Amino acid sequence: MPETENNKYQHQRQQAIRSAAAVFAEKGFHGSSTKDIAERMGIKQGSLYYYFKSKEEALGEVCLFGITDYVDRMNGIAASDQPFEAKLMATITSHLSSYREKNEALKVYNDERLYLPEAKRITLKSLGSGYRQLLEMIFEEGVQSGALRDSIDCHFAAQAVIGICNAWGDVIVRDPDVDLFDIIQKCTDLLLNGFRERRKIQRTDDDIDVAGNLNYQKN
Amino acid sequence: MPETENNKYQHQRQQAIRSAAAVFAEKGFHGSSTKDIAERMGIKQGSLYYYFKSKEEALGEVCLFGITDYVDRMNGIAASDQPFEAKLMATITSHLSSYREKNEALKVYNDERLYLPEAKRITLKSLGSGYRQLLEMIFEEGVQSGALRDSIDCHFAAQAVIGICNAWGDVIVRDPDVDLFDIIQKCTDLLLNGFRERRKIQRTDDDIDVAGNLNYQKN
DNA sequence: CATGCATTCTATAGACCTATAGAATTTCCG
DNA sequence: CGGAAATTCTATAGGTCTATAGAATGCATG
Repeated sequence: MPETENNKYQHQRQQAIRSAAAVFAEKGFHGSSTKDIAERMGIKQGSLYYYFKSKEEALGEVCLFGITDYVDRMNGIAASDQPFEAKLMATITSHLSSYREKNEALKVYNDERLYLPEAKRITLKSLGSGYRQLLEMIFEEGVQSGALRDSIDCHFAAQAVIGICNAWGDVIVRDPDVDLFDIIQKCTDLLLNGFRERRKIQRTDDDIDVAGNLNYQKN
Repeated sequence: MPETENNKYQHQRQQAIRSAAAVFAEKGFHGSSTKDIAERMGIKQGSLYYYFKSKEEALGEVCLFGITDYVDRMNGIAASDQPFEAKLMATITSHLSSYREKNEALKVYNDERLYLPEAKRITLKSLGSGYRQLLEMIFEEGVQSGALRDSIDCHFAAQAVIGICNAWGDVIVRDPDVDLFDIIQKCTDLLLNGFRERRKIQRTDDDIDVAGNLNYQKN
């Protein structure tokens, strides 16, 4: 470890975290060796311990890296002054975009974090459940503002959003040709309007149009 | 291996698969040792190789066990003569009930199957994607029968159902007090009707507004 | 009970893996 | 340039793991 504030050290450590993310994402925590990680960043196995006290510490850093600004962004969305629909869509966009940018680290966070020691896991958990709580709050606001049916269970709703996003996150990681924008629209549409045909049953024809084509513009 | 048709052998092998499922689910494939598995079924590490050629074979059997009658049931639902809503609810029920009964093996199938050798993975994949295709077909029928909006993307829809079910599957596994029936109802309701309030007429302007506040970039 | 098959055990080879110690090399800066 | 600090390397101790071989035990049946 360097004794002074140091630039190269920070940069190399970041590289180490990214390498670990890639390897863990591919082979899982226990399936990866420190040799794999070191080789991917072009150093020898032993040298990795200059940057991490242990393999476990590397996992912790990867998870943190995966989730950090993901939660920050969610804070921004929750605090912003937009109607419910916009917040929901922004959430989905943020979630899925994160998958594109940080797919490995996020996958590691989702799949491997349980192998962390208790203490670290709790720290991360508070971040993660902070995320879900923010989302839940957004739904509660949506109910209060009248945008959503008041019969909905906000906890369930938040979980459902995360579930759908994660399912598509996996698809996105595997197939880079999937159109992110298309998925975002469809997710939002599903969550707001459901799949059911309404013409015959319900009288509010307006909703059909809104449902059919959410009118979204790029900036 | 026994040379004749044998009862005890089959029974013990089944026990071995269940033990492996439990251990793999808890610690992941690479995190589990054959000693863990053997101990859980009350035999010694070496004896396990009487039932499996390798640890990998055990994983394959667990995955197969997890998914098998799950797919069978889906076949039944798809072939049955029910309206769309009933089929959807039956699917969700089947999916979530499977999580209750076979939570470990299903979790292993979802999380660890990629560690199988190519050949086995392909066999399983054809089963798994058979499942998704059946679900897709059900949605297509739903569109044709007029139960669903004809703008929906059936591939997307099937993926979304699976995503939601898996998210709740995890919750169900962790917390046995969750009311399965309640979740089933809420999932079905969400998928059919969405969360949006319908009495009030939604202004399309809201949806346009969304655009300004998103930082999505199309590449 | 004796024979043969089924099941489980013990012991171990051989591979691989983490983490550390200390040497070697590179980089920085006066 | 010269020395100090930073970075990487080599080598290895000590541990765990898979898979196999061969011995021991259980069990059914004639």
